[in-house]
Amino acid sequence: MATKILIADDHSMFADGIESILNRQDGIKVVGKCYDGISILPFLKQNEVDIILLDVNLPEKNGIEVCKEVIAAFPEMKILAISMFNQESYVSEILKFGAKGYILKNTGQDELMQAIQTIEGGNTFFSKDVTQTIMRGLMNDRKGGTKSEGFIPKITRREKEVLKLIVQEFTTQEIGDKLFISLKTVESHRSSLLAKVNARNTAGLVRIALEKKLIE
Amino acid sequence: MATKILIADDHSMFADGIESILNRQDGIKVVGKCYDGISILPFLKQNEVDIILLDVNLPEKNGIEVCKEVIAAFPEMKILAISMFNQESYVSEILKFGAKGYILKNTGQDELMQAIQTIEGGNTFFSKDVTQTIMRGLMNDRKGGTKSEGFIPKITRREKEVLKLIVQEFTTQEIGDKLFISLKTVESHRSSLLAKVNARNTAGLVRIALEKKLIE
DNA sequence: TAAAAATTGAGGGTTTTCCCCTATGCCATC
DNA sequence: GATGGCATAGGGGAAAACCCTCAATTTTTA
Repeated sequence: MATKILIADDHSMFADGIESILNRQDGIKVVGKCYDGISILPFLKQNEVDIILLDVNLPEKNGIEVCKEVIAAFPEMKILAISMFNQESYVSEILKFGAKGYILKNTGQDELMQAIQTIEGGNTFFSKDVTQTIMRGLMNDRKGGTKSEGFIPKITRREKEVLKLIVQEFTTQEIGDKLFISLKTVESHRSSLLAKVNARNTAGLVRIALEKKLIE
Repeated sequence: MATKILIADDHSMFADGIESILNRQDGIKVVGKCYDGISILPFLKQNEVDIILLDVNLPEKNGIEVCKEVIAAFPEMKILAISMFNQESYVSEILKFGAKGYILKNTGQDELMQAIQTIEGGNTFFSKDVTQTIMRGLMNDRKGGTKSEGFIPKITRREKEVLKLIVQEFTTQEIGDKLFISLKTVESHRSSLLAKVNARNTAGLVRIALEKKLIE
């Protein structure tokens, strides 16, 4: 019985290439390809699939959301996340939602096959680079307050409003006008924000806000 | 006589996939794969190649530079640029340096084959999306400065260095010290950066830099 | 090789951010 | 009913960012 694989990637050239590689292998059959996030669930409801090769950066509905939904509907589904980038936030998030592995698009054929076989056996597979990234993430979690690198305390409701406006290029005065509070109050919030995310200035605040997705 | 193709892409999974597709076709032979920009010229000097499938975003030396060098050394070489992104600046630049076509990685197999055949015949091929982008680019040139929303101007080498340090929370003075240039010079670069990305302040600059990945 | 672009830098100004300190209502929880 | 977190806000000052104009040199490109 061949392992049934669904490839989900919006870059059809990539999806086709992977399909071509996999279909040459014994015991593997690519049963479908999805070019966006929304068509995956419907496909799964009508077809039998063992493993999904899921691109993390899908249009419309990204891989992380898709992963969450798929696992909710099919808890036994084996998902191998594939990404262009080795970003700690993506890796940890999609794993949290039940992906069984994470590889990068610069992974070779042999390693891809190894990943699929590993996942199929119910185990977990990470690319070497990704493993290092995860380790770094875990280290930060453990350390907590050693050098307070990577750790973010919680931002209050009002601070988040201010932060959002800062990222949108409004000045302190303009933010005050928008929120009907004084310039000084906005300054207070800015100070707290800088302290909480441990940034030296607005540049760092904005970078961290985007990196850690503190807004929206 | 089969058309000899060289694939240049740092994502080996992608390169392998394309190779697998192409080698199934009649009259096409993948004679080599390069995973970075610097190994392409040496390869061409020792092997006969008809068409290069060249990733625009290569590490070390990017596709645009590679294209320029290759055409300088082999003016008859046919280069088909392949990119993840449909960025006007990339498209127009690499075409300026002699690429014969530009397709995106979301291009299907059939279209890929069509592109290769077109290029081989000495003609030029663009993906549909790319054609539209070029048209928009031309329109913008004509109009001048309509509103240019979403347009990414090119950042110079030095500006990028400064930008990187801004995002890393260094102050203007500190950046000057690091780069051994005066505070005033750094201010000049900051001004240009703000103008180029059309930001009002550092917050916007950082946001746009991260959004548009101006700093890699 | 001439023209264009990039890099460098200055003077002199305004605006904004950042950093102290302090302080007062308003909540909720304990 | 006290403690603590949150939102509010002031004064005052230092630092940094931003703006404008100009210009010399170097590098790159056409």
